[in-house]
Amino acid sequence: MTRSSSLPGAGPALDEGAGRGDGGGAAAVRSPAVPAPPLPRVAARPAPPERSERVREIVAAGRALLAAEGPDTLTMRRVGEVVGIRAASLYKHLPGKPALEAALVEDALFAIGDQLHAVVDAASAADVVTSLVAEYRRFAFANASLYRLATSGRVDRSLFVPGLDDWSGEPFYRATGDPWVAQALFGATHGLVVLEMDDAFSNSSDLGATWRAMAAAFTR
Amino acid sequence: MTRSSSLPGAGPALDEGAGRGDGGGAAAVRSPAVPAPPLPRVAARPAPPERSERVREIVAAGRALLAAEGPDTLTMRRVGEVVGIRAASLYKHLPGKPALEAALVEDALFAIGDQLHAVVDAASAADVVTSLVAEYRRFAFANASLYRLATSGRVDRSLFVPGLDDWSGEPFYRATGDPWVAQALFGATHGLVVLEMDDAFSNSSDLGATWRAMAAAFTR
DNA sequence: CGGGCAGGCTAACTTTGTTAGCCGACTCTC
DNA sequence: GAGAGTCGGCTAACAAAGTTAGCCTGCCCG
Repeated sequence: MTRSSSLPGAGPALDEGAGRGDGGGAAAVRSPAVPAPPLPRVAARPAPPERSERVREIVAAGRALLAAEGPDTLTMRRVGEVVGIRAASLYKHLPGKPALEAALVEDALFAIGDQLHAVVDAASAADVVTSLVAEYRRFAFANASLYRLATSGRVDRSLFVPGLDDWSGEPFYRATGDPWVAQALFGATHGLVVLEMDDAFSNSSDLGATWRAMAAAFTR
Repeated sequence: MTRSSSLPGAGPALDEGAGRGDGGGAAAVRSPAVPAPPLPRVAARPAPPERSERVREIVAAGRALLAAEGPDTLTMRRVGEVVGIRAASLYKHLPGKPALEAALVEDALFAIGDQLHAVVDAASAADVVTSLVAEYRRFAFANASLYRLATSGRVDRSLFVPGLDDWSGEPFYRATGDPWVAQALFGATHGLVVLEMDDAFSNSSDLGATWRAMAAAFTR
């Protein structure tokens, strides 16, 4: 709950800070409830991609820009400005803007994966789904522009380090115990986040109730 | 299943053609089930926005471009080309590209609203949710670029004719009978569509099972 | 000491949305 | 019927975006 990765200033909070999840033990069931306890971790956390110091600076600059001023200001010229070099020089380090965006999303997946795995580690069987979904929501809104970018459909996921998608999505499987329900829950959570961001729920209704309804639908 | 609004050629299929849903196709099961029947329509279908002939041509051209060649080709110059005038002349009819995008999304909301209301009209209590979700999914994939645009978060919904959001979302309320569950189901459906489009489910798993799991979660 | 390369720079190109200003044709009024 | 005005096209141009080409400087290594 403490880590804030949308710091306006700068600093690779997502990138570096997420080096290792708190790890702890796997599943720690507290309540002697009926539902099955969260499953242990299986998918291995992929090794973070190799990046030169400069590239890390560039990605950090992009993240800072995104967080501080929104998606429109994520331009090669602005990024170069933050790093202290000209936009053209960025191409000595990255093949282009799509690669920068992919790197940003890659970092975000590492960060949210760590957060969600940790939440599942700590949750009881009775409230895994609720906790997981709450953390997902919190993270998405704490990194709104990044989240938007990640789900814009323009990012080439093949640029990610292998296994990242699987690993970062695994918490949903661990929480539900069923691959299809996990995907459905993942989709539902994502969908609610996007709709909330879009302010598609024009009526100022109680969004907490909506989220509770969703969690309830997925809690056996 | 028959109407195709992503016709590569041109023609205002969504705009004009969707005045009335096909109504027929969906839901066939007539089981005497326990769950409450779908609620009646309440929200009024808003009056379509006033548009000059030229504006309708422009919007149709944009829709055709989007369907035929994807989002990247939706440029003012290309749209003008299809219409037969220069890009600059488009500004005699529309204030800018955002207005064109809003008009495209507006039409899409009318079209999907008609489809979904029709499906709910025809569905039995036992399969409303399944039918509704199936039709939503079908529509989204038949108009993928348009769907992407609509949910990109860049579209200014205040440009829509008033009441459109409420009316087009009402089928989810009619199907579930509860506003919060409706929003949750809406979000879940949307989320699954987006994830499926993004190919986020890398494992070639049975997506039908995922959709069934989702529908099951929201079927009392 | 000299070659190569890593990494900066300027200049420039292309494509995008958009604005300014011109002009022909149609319509409406006196 | 003649003038005025508007509608809707046009060309030219601009700014901002991503990107490429080509130059130059300094460092490292043989």
